[in-house]
Amino acid sequence: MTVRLDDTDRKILSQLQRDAGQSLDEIARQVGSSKTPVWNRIRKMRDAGIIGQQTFLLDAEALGFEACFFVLIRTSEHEADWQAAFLKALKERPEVQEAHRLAGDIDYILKVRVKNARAYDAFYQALISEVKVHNVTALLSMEEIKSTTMLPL
Amino acid sequence: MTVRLDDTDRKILSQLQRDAGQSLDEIARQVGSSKTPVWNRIRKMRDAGIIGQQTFLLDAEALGFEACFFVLIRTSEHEADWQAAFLKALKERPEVQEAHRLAGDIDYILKVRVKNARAYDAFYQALISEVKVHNVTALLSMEEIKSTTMLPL
DNA sequence: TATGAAAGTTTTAAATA
DNA sequence: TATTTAAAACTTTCATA
Repeated sequence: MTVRLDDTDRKILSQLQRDAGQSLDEIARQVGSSKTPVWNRIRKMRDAGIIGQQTFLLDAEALGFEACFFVLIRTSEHEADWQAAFLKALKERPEVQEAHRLAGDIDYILKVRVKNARAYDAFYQALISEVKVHNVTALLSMEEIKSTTMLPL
Repeated sequence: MTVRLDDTDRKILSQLQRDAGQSLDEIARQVGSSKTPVWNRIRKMRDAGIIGQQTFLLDAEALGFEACFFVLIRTSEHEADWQAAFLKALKERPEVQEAHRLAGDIDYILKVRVKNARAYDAFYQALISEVKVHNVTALLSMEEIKSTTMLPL
């Protein structure tokens, strides 16, 4: 499962992140190699799971997703059953774009993208009816200053 | 700049999000249309900026980015100059994957991905030396439960 | 919207360093 | 073992019906 990556691999990944629509020839040129070796490296990294989903990033605002909330959650429940139910709820809800379990005082943070504040409320009501949470704080985004999936390789 | 989208457009976007590597023929089949109309719709949506970057999502952990922090920032500065400098700093730093200006008590939230805690500290020191911030709280992610760029169209 | 054809791309296989 | 060459299958792109 673990693949050791060299400089060329990292350059390839960098190109794939930057523009997944480039041809192999172009990538090969950019990294100073040629088609087949690049193709073999890509396949290896794909098989190893280093390279994941190929996607187009869409403009959320233009598609009517005008509200984005960061939700801070504290819970008193720490049992396995509760946690399993909570995680399942998060994974099933498509509004939840990110969910992290945290160290410290706050237990979870979510990033939730919805059409409007009413849709957020519907999400919130559904969530707390499914699982018991102790304290929820919603931070409303006024402006997306930056949003990228790029890793600085 | 605004394009009205119909059901077929939304189905196409949905497919493009799900798998940007599919052929036009395949997308056409999935949305119940044929190559040319699908191609024309995609081009229109691309030109309108609804369809953005085509990318591969990479496995951050496998690539050694083992620490992810959500950073809550309060500032006493609300002048235009300060804000411009702050935004510039965020946009320039590749560790910052997300940055939002918030409504309410907390002014900004960042998502910061780094190799380790030391790299976070280096980021933090650099940031506060560049711009004055009143209060910073870092939330450390212990587990990425969910992470997606998909919008529920 | 459909057809089709030219140009370009991916993928595999064989040959070579 | 890794790279180059070669070639078949497939895809994109665009003109025309």
